[in-house]
Amino acid sequence: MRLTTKGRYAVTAMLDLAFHSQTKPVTLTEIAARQTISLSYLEQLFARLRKANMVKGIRGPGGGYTLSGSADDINIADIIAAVDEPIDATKCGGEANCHNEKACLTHDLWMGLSHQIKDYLKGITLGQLIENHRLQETAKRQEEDTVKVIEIHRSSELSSSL
Amino acid sequence: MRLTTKGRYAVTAMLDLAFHSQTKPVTLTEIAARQTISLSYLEQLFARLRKANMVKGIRGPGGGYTLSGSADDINIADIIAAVDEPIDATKCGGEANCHNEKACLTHDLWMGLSHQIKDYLKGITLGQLIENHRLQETAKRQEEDTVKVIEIHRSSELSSSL
DNA sequence: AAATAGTTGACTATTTTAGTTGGTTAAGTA
DNA sequence: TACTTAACCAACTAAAATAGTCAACTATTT
Repeated sequence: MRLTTKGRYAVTAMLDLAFHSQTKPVTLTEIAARQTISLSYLEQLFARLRKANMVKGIRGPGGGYTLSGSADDINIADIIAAVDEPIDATKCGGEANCHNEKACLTHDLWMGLSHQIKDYLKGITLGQLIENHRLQETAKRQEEDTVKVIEIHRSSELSSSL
Repeated sequence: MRLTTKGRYAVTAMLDLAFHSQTKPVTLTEIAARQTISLSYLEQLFARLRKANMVKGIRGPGGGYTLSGSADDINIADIIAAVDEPIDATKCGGEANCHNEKACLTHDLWMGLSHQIKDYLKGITLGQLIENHRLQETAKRQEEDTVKVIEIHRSSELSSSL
């Protein structure tokens, strides 16, 4: 599981799509403008996302892209895996008994870690990220409201003390 | 938090070091041979690891590298952060109110995710990885032993049934 | 003094990332 | 039917990151 800017672009674009394609398809031109990613790079990324069956392309006027399924069913690991081709980090080609035992020991350790990370990202969906964000926003707004209430309270104290 | 082959090299090399520097310093030449990484590339990586105070270099014959501290105190996130310079993915430079609100929304979401991943990797130490591996090896060996016992049991059943 | 091994810096090749150009094809709309 | 929109496609280019090379120098041990 690699984690590069390419993957970030893909996840960002997918988040944008999840946000805006609720009512109608979203064009890549819109996403390109909002996320400041070049249109043609988005095209490349979405070609892969489409092949991975994560998005659906609708041609013609009023067309664009929508998610293939629910935002709750699309996880981060799959998005990243879809855009960057899986370069197998094995070196010993997955053979259980490559002659260089010591290399394979640490290689084994890395694979274990890599697997852990992948599982972790598999557990996070677009829907979850959006929901988390919404909750945080709400919490922040309530906090702000509380501050305002205190301020009002104070100003009323002040005015009453006049 | 980026996760590239460079980071993998660094983690792999550090794991190798944690394994072999128990008794004496380990030379980069040894690590290069075991992990099939070029010596000079390792030098570049270890220059950064040393600056980040994660390893100690000992010059002269019998010299090499050792971990600065315990393998239990060195986490994966720090190793990766040490080798790849932190390109800030913000674009809006961390300003809370960049005019492109929509871009910042998804940007915000990505940063949240990125933070989660970093925290996750901060929780994993070299010591843990090695210990995990040791346990799995033991478990595998015991499983093999169990299989053998069953086989012996079966063969004795077989012989007793004769 | 000689050998070992880290330290440093400049330089090069390869690969990946990101973007560009210039098309075609499918689907709506006038 | 002609026009427009926007997906789809492929070849090419520029820039950056990755990986490796080379050569000189310094500290330490034998």
